[in-house]
Parts: sequence; C-alpha cells; structure tokens
Amino acid sequence: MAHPQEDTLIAKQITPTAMRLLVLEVLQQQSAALSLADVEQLLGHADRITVHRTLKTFTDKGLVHRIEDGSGAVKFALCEPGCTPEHHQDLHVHFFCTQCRETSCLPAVAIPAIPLPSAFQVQETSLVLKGVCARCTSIA
Amino acid sequence: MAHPQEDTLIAKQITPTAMRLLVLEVLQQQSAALSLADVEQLLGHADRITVHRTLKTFTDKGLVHRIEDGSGAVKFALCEPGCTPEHHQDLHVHFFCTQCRETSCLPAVAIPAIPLPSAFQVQETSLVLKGVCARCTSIA
DNA sequence: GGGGCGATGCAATGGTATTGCATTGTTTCA
DNA sequence: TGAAACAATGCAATACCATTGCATCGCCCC
Repeated sequence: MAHPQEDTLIAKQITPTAMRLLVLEVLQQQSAALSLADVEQLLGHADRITVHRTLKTFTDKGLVHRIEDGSGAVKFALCEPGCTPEHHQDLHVHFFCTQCRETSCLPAVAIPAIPLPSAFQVQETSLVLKGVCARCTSIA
Repeated sequence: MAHPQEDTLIAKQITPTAMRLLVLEVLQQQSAALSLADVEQLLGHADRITVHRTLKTFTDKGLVHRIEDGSGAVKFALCEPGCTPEHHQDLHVHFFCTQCRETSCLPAVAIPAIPLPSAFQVQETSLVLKGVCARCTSIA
C-alpha cells in the first residue's frame, strides 16, 4: 500500500480512510501535541467536525491520548505502542510552554507513584508542568 | 465587624465588598473545589460575570487557585495560608471523581519532585488524579 | 445491482469564558 | 458637605470550543 500508516490504523481496529490517514500523518509529523484547531489548520481545509470525530475515534481506540494542558483546548498526541483503549499507558509528564503555547510529551519522565488512601480508586493520572520549554529558553 | 472574612480579604490586599465576602464564605463552606457555575448557583441569583471577576481577583491576589480538572469548567479552591500571587504554593494533588464530578484538594499528598532537563523552567505543576472518590466508593 | 453500514460534511446548538460599557457605590480631598 | 476620582457591579454582547442532528456519500457484502 502507498500508506504505511494503514497498518497502524488496522492494528488498532480502525478502518482506514483517506481522512484518517491524513490526520494520523499530521500527528506523526509533529513533535508537539496538537489541538483540534491545529490539525484542522495543518490539513488545509478539512472539516472541523470530521477531524473532531476522527480524533475521538483515535482516542477511543487507544491510538492517541487527550491532554488537558489548561490552554482551553484539548490537545492530542500519539500513544505509546503498548496503549489499549481500556488502559492507557501514557503515564508520562506533559509540559506546556507558556511562551510558545506548545504542549509536548516527556516520555522519559515517568509519573511517580502517588500514595493515596485506599478508598480512592484511581483510573487516570495527569501531570502537566507549565513553564518555559528548552527551545524558548535557549532563544531568550 | 460582622464578617470575620473581612480580615482575610484585607490581608490579601483585596477590598472587601458584600459580593466578595459572600463568595469567600461559600468557598470556605465547601469541601470541594467550585466552578464558576457552582458559586453562582450557591449564591442564589448573583451575576455570573461579577462572580467570574471576583474569582479572578481572588486568583490574582493569591487567595484561591485555579484547578483544571478536565471537566470542562475551571474550578476554584482556597489557597493555603502561605500562598502569594507570585508564587502559589498549592503544590498538592487534586482528585477528580468521575462519578460525582467533584474535585477535591488533597493537601496531605505532596507532588514528588519531577526530574527534568535543566533547560526547562517550571513555573507551575498540576497533578490531577481521576477516578472514584472515597465517598462514592463506599456508596457503591 | 441493491441493501446496509460506516464515514463525512453542513447546519445548528450548548456551554464556558471574556470584553465593552453604562451604572452604582465608595473613598478622598477640598 | 459635596463633588471628583476610582473601584466594583451588572447587563448586553461576543468569542471560542465542543458536540449533536441529520442528510449525503461511499464502500462492502450479499
């Protein structure tokens, strides 16, 4: 096939379509997490709603994970290979740069275990650091 | 004065007004963090915008801190006494219950230090756990 | 070829955050 | 005291993001 991304989609039980291949490609090319508006803009003139539903499908199937970085818009980034829809393994830290407003994944930095009273059942952990990223720091 | 909250406001350089005293009182009475809509509803028929600006003022002055729990609406909770506008010390964990949709502060649980490349300048840390809280667990 | 199902796209809606501006209330100073 | 100066309030309007309804399109299977 002309699109190597097809296998990726099929492996996640996602029917490959032209739109989905494009969205996946865009996500793979970017180092930072993308918002819905970002993807829409990078794709040129794609329909916002379709992109929205595409990302929702990707999220449900465990291909991407949502990042709430406090910028107002939810951002999306590709999951690690081991992620499943039921159990996201994206337990890494996200960094939101207040200067360039980019959110990046820091897979190398794991979230430490949080000691909680046993009555709490934790399903998801989100750790977002805000500050100035390495690139913006070096520029300034 | 009739309102013991007045001193609290004055200590934070906030001019005490009737509205602000009411908002502060509501925040003190609740154990969970409150969204703008929550405060509005608890106050009866207060103007949404005024509450919004009141909470913004409180945030700017270091009296409350914002919590982005992913519920779509920002929530607010009182700061620890040592907080200043420049340097919020609310480095505790927040827990968002997916069942009752309440967000609570867990001051007893500190955020562990995150090892980061030195090029990153961290200004703020946000750690939100999602799951089922102790109360909802015991009910179910 | 036709039925069925999923994907797409346009339109419309809902919810939250935010700004403009006029009014009200409070403080200050002559 | 009284009026200017400033802050706070409240209504209206706006912007933005997310989401749903519904009709259409396209593909796959029979």
